[in-house]
Amino acid sequence: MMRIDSRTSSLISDELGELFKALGNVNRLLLVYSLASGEVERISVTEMSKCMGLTQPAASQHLKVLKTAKILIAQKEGNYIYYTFNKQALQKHKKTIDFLFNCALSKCEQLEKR
Amino acid sequence: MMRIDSRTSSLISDELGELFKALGNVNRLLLVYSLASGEVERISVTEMSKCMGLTQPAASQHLKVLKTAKILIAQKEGNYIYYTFNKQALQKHKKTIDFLFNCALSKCEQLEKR
DNA sequence: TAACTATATAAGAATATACTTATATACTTT
DNA sequence: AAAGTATATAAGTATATTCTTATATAGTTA
Repeated sequence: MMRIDSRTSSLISDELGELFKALGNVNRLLLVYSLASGEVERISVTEMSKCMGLTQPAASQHLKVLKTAKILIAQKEGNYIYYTFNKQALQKHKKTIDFLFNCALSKCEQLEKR
Repeated sequence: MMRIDSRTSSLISDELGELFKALGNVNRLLLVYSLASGEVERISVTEMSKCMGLTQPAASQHLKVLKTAKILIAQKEGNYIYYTFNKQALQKHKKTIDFLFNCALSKCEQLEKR
C-alpha cells in the first residue's frame, strides 16, 4: 500500500503545485506538447512568440515560468537561447506525479474492497 | 517512438489544461494529497472548510473545480455530500499524463543520441 | 564604434482566480 | 409544517496571472 505523510505532502505540494501551475496554461501546455511531439526540437523566445502569436516579452515570460518550474532548460547557442526539456527534472516530476496518482488509485481500490 | 499530432494536442490540452489548473492550487493539491495518503477517506464540504481553514463557500467552490476537472466525484450520503476520487477519470488522466511525459522523455533520449 | 538582433525586465492594464458575505436550495429531523 | 443542517450560488472584493508597451541588457555584425 502506498502512503504519503503530511510532511511529505506539504514539501512536495509546493514543488508540484508550481509544476501544475506552469502546465495549467494553454499556451505553455501547447508549447510543451509541440516539443514533446517532435513538431519542434527546441524553441527560442522569438520562435515561440511567432508560432503562438504572442509578443516577445509574453513568450519570454512563459518560457521563464517553464524554466522556473524545471520543465525546460535554457541553452545559449549563437545568437539565440534555445529552450529544451529538462530531462533530469522531468524524470523527477514524472516520479512524483506517478506516486501521487498511484496513491490515489490504490486508495480507490482499497475503498472498493469494502 | 512516441508521437503526438497537433489535433490530438489541442484536444488533449483543453482537458489536461483543466486538470493541471485544478491541481495548480495549494489548497486543492493538499486536499488531493490528504485523500491520496489515506489521511481522510472522503471529504465533505464542511469537513474541508474546517480542516483547511476556509469558509464553507470557498470549500464548496474548490470541490466543484475538482469535480469539474474529473478528479473527484460527489456522492450523497445522508446529510452530507462526500467527495472521493473519480477512479475511472483518474486512470484516464494518468494515462494522458504518462503519455505526455513519456513523449517528452523519449524526445530527450532522441536528442541525446546525436 | 554604431547599428542590429535576441532576450530580459519594468510597469501598468486587462483578465482570471480565490476569497468573502449574503442568500438560496434541498434535505432532515423534530 | 417549522427549525435545523449541508451544500450551492450570487455578487462583490482582493489578489494573482497574463498580457501589453517601453526600455534595458548582452551579444553580434557591419
